[in-house]
Amino acid sequence: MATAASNPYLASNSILSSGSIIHSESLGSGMQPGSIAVTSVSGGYRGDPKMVQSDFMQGAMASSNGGHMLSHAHQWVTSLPHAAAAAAAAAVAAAEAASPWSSSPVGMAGSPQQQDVKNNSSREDLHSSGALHHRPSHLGAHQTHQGAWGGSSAAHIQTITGGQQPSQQSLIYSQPGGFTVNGMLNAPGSLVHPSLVRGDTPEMEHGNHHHHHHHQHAHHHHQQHHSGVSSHDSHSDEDTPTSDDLEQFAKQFKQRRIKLGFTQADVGLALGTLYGNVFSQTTICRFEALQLSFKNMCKLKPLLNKWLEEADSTTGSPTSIDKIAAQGRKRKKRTSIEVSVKGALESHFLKCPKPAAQEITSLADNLQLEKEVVRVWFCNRRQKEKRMTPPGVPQTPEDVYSQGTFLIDYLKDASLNDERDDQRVTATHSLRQMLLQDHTGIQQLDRYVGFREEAKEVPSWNQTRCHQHMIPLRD
DNA sequence: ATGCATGAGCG
DNA sequence: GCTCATGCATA
Repeated sequence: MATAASNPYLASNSILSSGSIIHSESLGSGMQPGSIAVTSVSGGYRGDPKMVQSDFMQGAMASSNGGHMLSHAHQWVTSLPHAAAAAAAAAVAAAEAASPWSSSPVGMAGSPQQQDVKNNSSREDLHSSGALHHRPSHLGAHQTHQGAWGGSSAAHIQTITGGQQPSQQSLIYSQPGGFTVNGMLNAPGSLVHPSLVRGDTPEMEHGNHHHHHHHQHAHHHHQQHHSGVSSHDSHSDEDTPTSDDLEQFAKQFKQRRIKLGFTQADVGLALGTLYGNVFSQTTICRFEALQLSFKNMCKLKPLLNKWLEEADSTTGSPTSIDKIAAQGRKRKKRTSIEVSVKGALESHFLKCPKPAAQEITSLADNLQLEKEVVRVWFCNRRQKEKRMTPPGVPQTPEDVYSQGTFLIDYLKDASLNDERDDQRVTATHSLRQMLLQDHTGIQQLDRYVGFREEAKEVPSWNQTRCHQHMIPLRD
């Protein structure tokens, strides 16, 4: 079984029909503790993108995915990285799922020489996927560079709005049949009158959340406080918003969206019917959570802003609804990488965020993963580092403390020498400042121990004597 | 809410 | 082969 490495997504049509393939888990687990995850494949999806057929295949595939499983590793256990690295990776991997701060701090602190430098910034024309051309809402042109992030820190966006719309989701509609202008029917729960809603001050609810420390940005942006309306759009559409603007907007957007009773998916769809650019729930979600690049956030903001305006002004003229037909392409079944393997990947990432092709190959080989999978993993990992809200940048002092002292140490340390141009730094910067100026909670550090309990799956090797110069757990 | 994936552009 | 914007599928 381990042949898989050679070819990723072989057309397993034959297998496909025959039935499902077993998930390696069954096999793996039985065999050894460190087995790897599986990848089930669906019919050759990528050999030729064009030859794809209907897309709902996806649905079908889901159930009948024929896949080939990869074999599992076995020896990787023996080829463990250094204990420390492994431990860190483990912690990271574990934390990744639940809590933030994945590797960054650790990695950075540990190896100052990693230069991931290379900001995009070169090109700015953002047109995206070819399937649906959207008219540029370019705001592009000018956005300095993504590095602007650091803004406030306020925001645990999620806490306020809490969960999503699990069940109520579509009372609304789901078909482009009876759309109204905003591309959506009247929101069911929008009992709230727009104007009322808007009434909330831009500041909205942050009851006891101190965070939100003054944002003293030199340049501001004129907000237009007009008579009745004044809330969102804290800047003129043409301006390049500041990260604070975006943060603020995203927060408000989410709040209003929810009040109006729309789901993220609804919005995405509506944007399509309204402006021709359909977006997925994922994107809307990421927007709200500031998990997109600065540039991307800037691009989406105007669109969402328009939607918001129309949404609460139920007005509208029936817009044409030409939904873009689904995109039919086969997709490789998602490979699920086992935690332990992720740990190994993380550990490598810390050492080298951009492994050479050959390195990837050997890594893949060791981990018994397809090279492509590993390559993509690194790409995604890198991309993740570049998001506006770095996974894990604590949003409040408490969060910082909750991560244990190492974070603080790291920050102090970093303050002495850092100046990278990727966003983490920027974020780090603000974090640092925040820490420095609001160190009030540091005494409570004792209550927090950091990782450890977060680790949901402590690999055996985690027990190994690992020096914890980076994971100061004290208890 | 996120992990893994695709594809356009750009070297 | 990378970066980026995006999204299917999934936890």
